Amino acid sequence: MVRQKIEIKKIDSVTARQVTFSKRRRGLFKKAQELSTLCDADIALFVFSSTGKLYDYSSSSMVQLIQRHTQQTQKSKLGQQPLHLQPGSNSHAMLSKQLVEMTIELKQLMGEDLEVLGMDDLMKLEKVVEGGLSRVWKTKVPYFPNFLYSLIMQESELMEENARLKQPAEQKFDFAGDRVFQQGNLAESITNNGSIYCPVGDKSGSDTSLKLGYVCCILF
Amino acid sequence: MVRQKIEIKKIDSVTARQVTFSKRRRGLFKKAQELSTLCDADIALFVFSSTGKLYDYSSSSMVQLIQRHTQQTQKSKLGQQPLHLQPGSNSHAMLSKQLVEMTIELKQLMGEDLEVLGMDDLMKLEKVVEGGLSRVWKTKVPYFPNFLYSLIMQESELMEENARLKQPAEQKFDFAGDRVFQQGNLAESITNNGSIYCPVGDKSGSDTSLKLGYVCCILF
DNA sequence: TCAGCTATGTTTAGTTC
DNA sequence: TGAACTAAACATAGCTG
Repeated sequence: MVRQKIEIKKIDSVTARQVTFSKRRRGLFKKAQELSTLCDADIALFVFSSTGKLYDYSSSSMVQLIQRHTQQTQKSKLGQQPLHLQPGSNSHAMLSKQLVEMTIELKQLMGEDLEVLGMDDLMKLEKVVEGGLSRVWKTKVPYFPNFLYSLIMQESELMEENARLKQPAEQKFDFAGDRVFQQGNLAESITNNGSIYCPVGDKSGSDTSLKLGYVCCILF
Repeated sequence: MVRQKIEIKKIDSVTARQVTFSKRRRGLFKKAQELSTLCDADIALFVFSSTGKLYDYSSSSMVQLIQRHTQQTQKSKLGQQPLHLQPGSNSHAMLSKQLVEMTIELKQLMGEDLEVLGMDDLMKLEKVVEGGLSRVWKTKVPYFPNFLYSLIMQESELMEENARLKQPAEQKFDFAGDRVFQQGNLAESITNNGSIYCPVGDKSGSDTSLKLGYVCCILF
């Protein structure tokens, strides 16, 4: 039979589509490889079939190429997609899609798969994670030793607390897994907006170097 | 002249290479587009010329495709079950359940709905979020100003960098959204395991109170 | 499904303008 | 440079086993 010029639109027949996909995919990868070799170019190519299967090629390290790409484009969708349960859209496909998207966000919040993100995205993500962490800390406050809890929560007790706390500085507060240090006078550190100044270093004037994880984690 | 079959190896002539690059690149992108249309596939393609210029194509959101790619490859490496759920293989109810659970986890990671958690859970959550944050920071490192990046990545340049940094301390390093402060001598702060001591406070001995977010966020 | 097989359509190397 | 041409090389649609 005479071969026809084909129109570029989605092939209706599923089997024909699969066959064409297989053939053209191979062709595409071959071309990519040839271009890379002939012209000394770095190429990354990935193809998801309509069933979700991934085929990829990269002339060198895929991760590196992705990073390079991300750095050059800085395109981002992070923060634009409100990823909360969308009521009403209950189709199986929608649920699946949401699940996948949520998985991506979940992983990023836990610090995985970050290499695809550019600086902008990382900054946004950092903000979100920091916010979360700060709220975790805040939630922990009621579990803290009483003196601090009341200090923060009950303004009326502030003066009294201060008096009690005006003592030699050492180990005045050190809780929550050694993450918070306070050397100096806590009372002097409470600001009028509720945040806490955290003077680090001692008053002896010596060069007190602390090995720090987080130095001050009290931000409300 | 009779066209010869060409050998697939780097083209010697620079001009010929550029011409071929231009022609074949267009061809490649066209093929990618056609494959995407004909077979309903998602395709991402990026090409760096030997001069470093980026050309890219993606049939849908590049970021999403990259994320999807990263997700799938990491999964196969880890040998985990793909979270990309096949239609039909999971019941609607299962999906819903997973989605709800994931939403809860997501919210908690972002610091919402924490009041139901006890101290134990909060500590666990804190660990996870801190881990994520630390990896976010780590991922940001390559974006940092060169002096710091090379300091960390290229041991051989360490001494030279140090010399440059031995200057009056003020504003010696302060980048990435004011999150990192370094007062003192950076050179003295590099430890042999790659972490950075962060002496805060100055050498005058005065009570220098810094209002701190995180003081030291460099943790490797 | 899958692997050949062509006849044709498409790409492109080498060239000219 | 770059666009346009042309014929060879290549890819592949539709078919067959």
